Amino acid sequence: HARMPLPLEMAQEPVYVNAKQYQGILRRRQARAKAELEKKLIKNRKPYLHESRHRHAMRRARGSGGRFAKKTDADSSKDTGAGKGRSSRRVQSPQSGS
Amino acid sequence: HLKLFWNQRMFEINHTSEVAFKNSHPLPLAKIKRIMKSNEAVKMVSAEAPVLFAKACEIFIMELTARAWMQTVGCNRRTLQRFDIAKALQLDKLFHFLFDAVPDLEKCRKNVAI
Amino acid sequence: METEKVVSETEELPKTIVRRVVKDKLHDCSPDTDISVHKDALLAFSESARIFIHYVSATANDICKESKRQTINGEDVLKAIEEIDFPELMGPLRASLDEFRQKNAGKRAGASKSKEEKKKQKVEKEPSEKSGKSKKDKVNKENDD
DNA sequence: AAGGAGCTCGGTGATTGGCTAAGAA
DNA sequence: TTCTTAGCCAATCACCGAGCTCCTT
Repeated sequence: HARMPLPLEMAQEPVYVNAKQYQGILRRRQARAKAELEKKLIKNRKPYLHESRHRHAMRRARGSGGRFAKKTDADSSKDTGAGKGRSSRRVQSPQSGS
Repeated sequence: HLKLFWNQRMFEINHTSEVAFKNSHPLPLAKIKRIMKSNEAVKMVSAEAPVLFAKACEIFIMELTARAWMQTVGCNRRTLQRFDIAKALQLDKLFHFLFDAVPDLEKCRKNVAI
Repeated sequence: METEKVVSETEELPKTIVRRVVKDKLHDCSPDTDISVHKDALLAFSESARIFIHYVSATANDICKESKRQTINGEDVLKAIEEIDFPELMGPLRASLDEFRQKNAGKRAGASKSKEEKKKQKVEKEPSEKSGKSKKDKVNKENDD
């Protein structure tokens, strides 16, 4: 008896699992059901985990290909209308080669 | 005895060649411990346990990857999909404890490789 | 608000590391072909690993309780993995356990003397005035045979 | 004595999105 | 063929590990 049918699946179509892991599967299933009761279920997946990191990514300079670009000294100065009148712009790759 | 011998050989191989850098991407021990303790039946955890789990998870993921990859190349694809993993889990009873972790059996049945 | 924050998020393994492990293995499987990994597939890997920890640690916890102990130790984990029949894990895990124990033994031996000194200093300077924290040099002892 | 829980703290790598080739369909 | 999407970049900051102290075994 190397295979055991799982109860929930027996109604439709028996699915056989490793007998050694049978008890563990049931136990984990119970634990998950309990977690579900506690509303610990996997919530809707957020597009990002941290608001601050999201803002950081949005604020960063990007190359023309949408990639993050290296920080330039122009960016380190505060946002003032004067100075190098240039917001984030394309960073031309010296050469694209292998 | 014999096991210890091979453990030492494994250790040497992993630490002398360049695969030492390529391999070993340790998962954070604090997070592993937190996952263990999320089970309220678990009380105290020694420092050894998360270390072992970090290594075990790494190998576990590699094994699962290899079997899912079989499905990927079996369908002449170059992107490893979710149902590749589901199929790999179904085929190998080693992974049956994850039975309801990757519920994608519908797509899995349609994409029968092997 | 914050308490309602999902627990699973804090139990999630870092995607970047999981991806590195997967991609490295894929490169082993197909050295001359770059295999991409679907986002949901990566999530499945991460979830599987999390459940693997849950499952094995629950088994290890039972083994631990059987021997009337309260702390899950390395042997309990090894026994649990042996019980679910994962033979290719046993070798490397024994090795990493030995490695960890050796490293810890070395650190303990090195730290013991500095700790004793600290204890004596502490009891001595109890009536003393507060002093700046003294920078402690890190003493590391490497051992080879 | 040994060793784990639970703090704090500082250093650091995981997190992060726009564009486009790559490839699933 | 059409159209979806994974990989690519690197700077911040949340979190991890390394110290502590205190407590149980």
